[in-house]
Amino acid sequence: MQTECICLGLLTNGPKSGYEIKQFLSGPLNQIMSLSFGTIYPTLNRLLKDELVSCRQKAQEKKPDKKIYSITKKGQNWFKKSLLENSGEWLRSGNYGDQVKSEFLMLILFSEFLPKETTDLLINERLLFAKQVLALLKYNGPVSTPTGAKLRSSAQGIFLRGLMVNIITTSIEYIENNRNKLRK
Amino acid sequence: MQTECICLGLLTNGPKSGYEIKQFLSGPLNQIMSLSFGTIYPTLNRLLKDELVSCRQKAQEKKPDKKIYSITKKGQNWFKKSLLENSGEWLRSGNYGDQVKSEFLMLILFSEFLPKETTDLLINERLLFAKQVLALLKYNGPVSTPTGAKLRSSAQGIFLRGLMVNIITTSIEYIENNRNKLRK
DNA sequence: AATATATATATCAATAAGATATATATATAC
DNA sequence: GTATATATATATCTTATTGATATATATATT
Repeated sequence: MQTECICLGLLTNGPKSGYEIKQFLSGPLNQIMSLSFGTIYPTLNRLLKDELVSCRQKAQEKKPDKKIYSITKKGQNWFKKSLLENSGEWLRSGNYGDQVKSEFLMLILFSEFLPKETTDLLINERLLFAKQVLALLKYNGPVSTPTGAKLRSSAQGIFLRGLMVNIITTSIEYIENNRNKLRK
Repeated sequence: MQTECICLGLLTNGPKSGYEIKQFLSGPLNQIMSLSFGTIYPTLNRLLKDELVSCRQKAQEKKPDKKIYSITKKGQNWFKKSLLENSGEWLRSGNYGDQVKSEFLMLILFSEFLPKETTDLLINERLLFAKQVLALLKYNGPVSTPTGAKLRSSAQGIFLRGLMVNIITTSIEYIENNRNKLRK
């Protein structure tokens, strides 16, 4: 999926700064997509140049100015068209349709070259981390942003959060039940 | 994980060409790691320059020559050292410890902007594709390469394949049971 | 008082992907 | 029977992306 499409899609849910897009992609959605600042800012500039978004500068006291981007009518049309035209390509764009790079699982593959205690420690840390992510996904307390709220209450958001919870829960259980087989 | 480490790790299981490394990362292991030719070939050249691998040219009739790379003693030491020193970093290198970019799931997030029939069709295709990947993972027929055989019979390979089967099975079941909630 | 973290944007070097070029053989489709 | 697609094999080049760094300031923590 083009970065343009992701930024525009997030902007359909209300105007945002580049920083806020990054923040949003660092929350629960980070499980399925991430972008760096070095990608987000140039993309927003490109979208602005093509008039797919508009920008208003918002002065903030004692903080750097915020550049709030809004999707334009032209941007909405472009986004919908792009979504429809390219959807077929995005089904199997790598691996199980997704681009996955799991350094942890490669480490497990190569674990015969690590001391058993190191592997054991790594698995413990991984399980701990996975449980933290799970807690974040299951969290139902207050959210501050409209995009956060959307992920909380929309049919799509509930579906995606449920899927992520299922996948991570399954992984944790599998690792806990089968890690002993790595230690023979 | 550095590309160097991945290539060296795969070479611990026997000499390989760049093409064979790519092939291997396009099989079941593609679920957790992938590399492009544009990354593999320069990496092998770098490893050769640093004497972490050696190379012997193998002439083939009616096909381009194969360059078979073998890990050297120096390479083995470097690999083990690197694995041990960097393992901590590779636990949480993005998302649920993994770098995941799922264009399909972003499409689901934005599916309110797609015709319901299109979303439905996309989910059908995705499920079909997921089941194909599952069949590949469960396949127990003959394998031709030693690395393929390792993934089949080693404790690590069995563990990883089992994990992937579990994750994909869970995903398929979740999508089949909850897709109706997207259509309201 | 010093350090870390959060808000905010921007750029740059290093890395990696994806596309393309080259060459040839075989299999498949029309 | 000819055209096209696929497989084997390496290599390079452009473009995209990451990760690090720079800048500036406020607040929270040690």
